[in-house]
Amino acid sequence: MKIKYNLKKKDASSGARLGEIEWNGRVYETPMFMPVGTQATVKTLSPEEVADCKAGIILANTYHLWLRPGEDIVSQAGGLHKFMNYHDGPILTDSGGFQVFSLAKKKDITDDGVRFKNQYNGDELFLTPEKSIQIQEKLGSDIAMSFDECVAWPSTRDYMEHSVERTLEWARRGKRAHTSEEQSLFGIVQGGEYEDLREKCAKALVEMDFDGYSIGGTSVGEDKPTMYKMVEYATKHLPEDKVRYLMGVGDPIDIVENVMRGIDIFDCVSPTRLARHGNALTKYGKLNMKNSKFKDDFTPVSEECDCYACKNYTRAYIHHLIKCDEVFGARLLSVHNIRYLIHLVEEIREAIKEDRMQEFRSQFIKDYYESK
RNA sequence: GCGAAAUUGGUGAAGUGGUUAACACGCCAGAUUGUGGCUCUGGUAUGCAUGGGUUCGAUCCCCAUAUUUCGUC
Repeated sequence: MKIKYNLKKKDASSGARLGEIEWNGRVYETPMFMPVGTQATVKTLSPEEVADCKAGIILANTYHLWLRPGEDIVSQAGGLHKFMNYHDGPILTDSGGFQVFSLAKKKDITDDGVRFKNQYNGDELFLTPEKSIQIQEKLGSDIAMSFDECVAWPSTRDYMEHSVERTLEWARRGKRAHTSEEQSLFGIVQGGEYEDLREKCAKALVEMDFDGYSIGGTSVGEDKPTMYKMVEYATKHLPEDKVRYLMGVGDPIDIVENVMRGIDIFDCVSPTRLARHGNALTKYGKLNMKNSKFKDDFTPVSEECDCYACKNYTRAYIHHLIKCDEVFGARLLSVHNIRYLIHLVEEIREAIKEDRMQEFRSQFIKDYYESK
């Protein structure tokens, strides 16, 4: 089902926006964080646990679900919501553009599409903007993403110029191929760190009139100041009445900084990946739960956290589980880390309501980086 | 009692008369941003059972002692 975005308020001290997304008769506030459920599951968590973290939208992946189990199976199941039993919010599907960039070792990118190999069996695959949209429509997500070219950083201006043209043409083709009345479609702004290319890309996409806009080509190895510039270059040219989604960004400080640059939605694998590797996000910085100092620490991971893990288990126990490679440890930390990021955006929303984002940012940095 | 073999870090072990004692696990740290979950990167024996000897030089050869294992009366 399509989503609708309403801008409610702007922060007086920054570019931060408070808004809401309407879906299926329910309202989800922005800025928001979307947990990632690549293969139709937020790794190690049940849908109930995801909902308990107060997640709204979750993300699933076109590329992975195309290869396994195949979009037809998901379609036969009645769509992604039914297939994975997630009904607490919209589902967004990534287009596969980033996976081509990050997973395919050898790929042949042409203006027509991308030719690469199936990572599971070596079969030759060909993904095009039309194919990506077609898959996403069958998956039955609520938000589909345009198929884009995610370019490595740094890249030459020459390459980026041509790539932006290609991403725009792909966006056009995807939009033409998109027929679903039930699914929103977002365009993706590329252009690297080149201000005029970001501007050109953003303006051209807005001209095409998408349901929402996202910013891609970040979190590909660039430094933070560069990422923030990329975001500024793009958001400057996006319409106020449409939602903005910064793809793949989820370092806590990056969420704070980019909210202030006008971003409404974030997604990131980091809370769940960090969890599987034994790390916990807290107000006072990241904790490596594998560290031996936690072996007899019988306090919760975070005193101020209201998640299931923090309400019921100790650092010592989680340390033990992680050291023993018990999946329950990864699960508890996944719950905690997702809840941490969602709680962070809850606090951000409160700060925007009270026009104190600048102050919030200063305090956040102080707590996260300067304590302990 | 006699005979034989063995003894290398927290563990399993490789190895050589001559520069920094392999590797694995463990342990101690670090990394991780539109996710191939069980990954990656570092660090980790001042030392080769103990004491003596041979040698320019010994973890490696010899002797003694200790411990362990096996065999035998």
